[in-house]
Amino acid sequence: MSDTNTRPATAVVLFTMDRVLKVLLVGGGRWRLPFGPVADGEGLDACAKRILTDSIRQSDTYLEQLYTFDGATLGTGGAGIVVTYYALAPLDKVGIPHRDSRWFALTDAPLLPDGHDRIVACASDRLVAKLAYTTIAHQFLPDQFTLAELQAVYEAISQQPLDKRNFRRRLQSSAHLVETGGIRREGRHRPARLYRLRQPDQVATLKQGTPK
Amino acid sequence: MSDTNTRPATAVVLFTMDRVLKVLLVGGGRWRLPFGPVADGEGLDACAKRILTDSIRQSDTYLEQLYTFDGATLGTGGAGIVVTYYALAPLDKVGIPHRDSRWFALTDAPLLPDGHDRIVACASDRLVAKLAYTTIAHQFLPDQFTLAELQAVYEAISQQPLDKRNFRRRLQSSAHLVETGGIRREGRHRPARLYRLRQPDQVATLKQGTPK
DNA sequence: TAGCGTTCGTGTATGAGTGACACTAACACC
DNA sequence: GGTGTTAGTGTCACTCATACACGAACGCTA
Repeated sequence: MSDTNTRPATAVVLFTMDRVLKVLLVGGGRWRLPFGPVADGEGLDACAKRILTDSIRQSDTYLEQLYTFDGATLGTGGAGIVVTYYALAPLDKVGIPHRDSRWFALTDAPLLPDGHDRIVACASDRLVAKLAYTTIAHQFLPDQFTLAELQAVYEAISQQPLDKRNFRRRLQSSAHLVETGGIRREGRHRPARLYRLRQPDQVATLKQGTPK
Repeated sequence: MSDTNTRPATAVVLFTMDRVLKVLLVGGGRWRLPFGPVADGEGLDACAKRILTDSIRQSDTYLEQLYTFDGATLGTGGAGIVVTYYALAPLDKVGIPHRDSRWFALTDAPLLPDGHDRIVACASDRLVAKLAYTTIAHQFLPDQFTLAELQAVYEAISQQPLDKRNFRRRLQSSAHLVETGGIRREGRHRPARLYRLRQPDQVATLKQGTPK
């Protein structure tokens, strides 16, 4: 008989952006989220970070707590609680996944056991929501990026095409972007200007018009 | 030496609206949030509900998970994790608090131990944020209400005065309100029309214009 | 019953922001 | 120098947000 004294665990939904949104799954054959019990004396955030480095080499990613589930909700039959996190990393940072882990496009990930499907859906919803009022999209890009790259991230997450001129106008008037002065040549066409975040180390909340 | 095997607990921030936003604290003298360990085989939501009914008679309130803290973050010295919730109830529903619990205006609540201050602040932030894009404010009102009452709730939570006409226009065009046809006489002045939510049993999310 | 005090309920004009839309600029390559 | 490809730019129409003032409906009282 399982009781709530079971050691709590954390699960991490790690997203990256490779043309489309992808999620990291582990466990070859029986795919699931990176997952593990919290160690003695370990903080929750620290645990999530540890689990992350166990799957990819990089741990310096955006990491945020998502939701806490009990066994009954996840359908695992009443075992201990699971504190879930989601993490975002640019593709060039995550490198090659460890051992038996793999990237799956969100749209064609396999069915996951133990309610992990639900956790992924929850993380995906959060990501879409935060896209609209924070600078979270930049977590998928390197320090310097072009506006076309940024727009591609927005389009991939929101799953809808955006108007180029309106997108640029909105972002440029948000005061979060700074032109670096650098340009990127790529292919035989006009080079793109490079931008960076004014405050690269934080996910800023955009002032959303409080209706009066 | 405490380890993470310590039984998880839940804490609940219960708000009500009595002219101003108030929060329920327990423990006379050494005030803190309603709080307790999760029982064997008990779900997290169920635990939060149980803790709520232990402080007030009513358990049929809006209840939502807030965040999960570890002991180190709360400053309790590394004991088990705390899954926090917040709850909202109209004043006429909560009745007289049990035993040694009391309502405190959010602005003059005492200092709370064990990081409970932080939990209250977190809940308050969430509440303010959700005010803008959900129908959460209605959880503080009875089924039928006047627009003036609703406006008072919005003003109390957002802590800023709202223009009466703009407020009414916005709410009435949101398609969430239905005029009941009833009126309320109160004092020697023109009676107010009564409204109710179109879907009273759910907190609806308002479509927030996704910028394109 | 006429007047007063109080809250309820309503419209408009102005400015800001959003959405739709098409062409020139700059480069690499041939 | 011509071609192919992506980068970068402006305007107009419309919707939405904001600011703002007065008549309506009632209870009370003189």
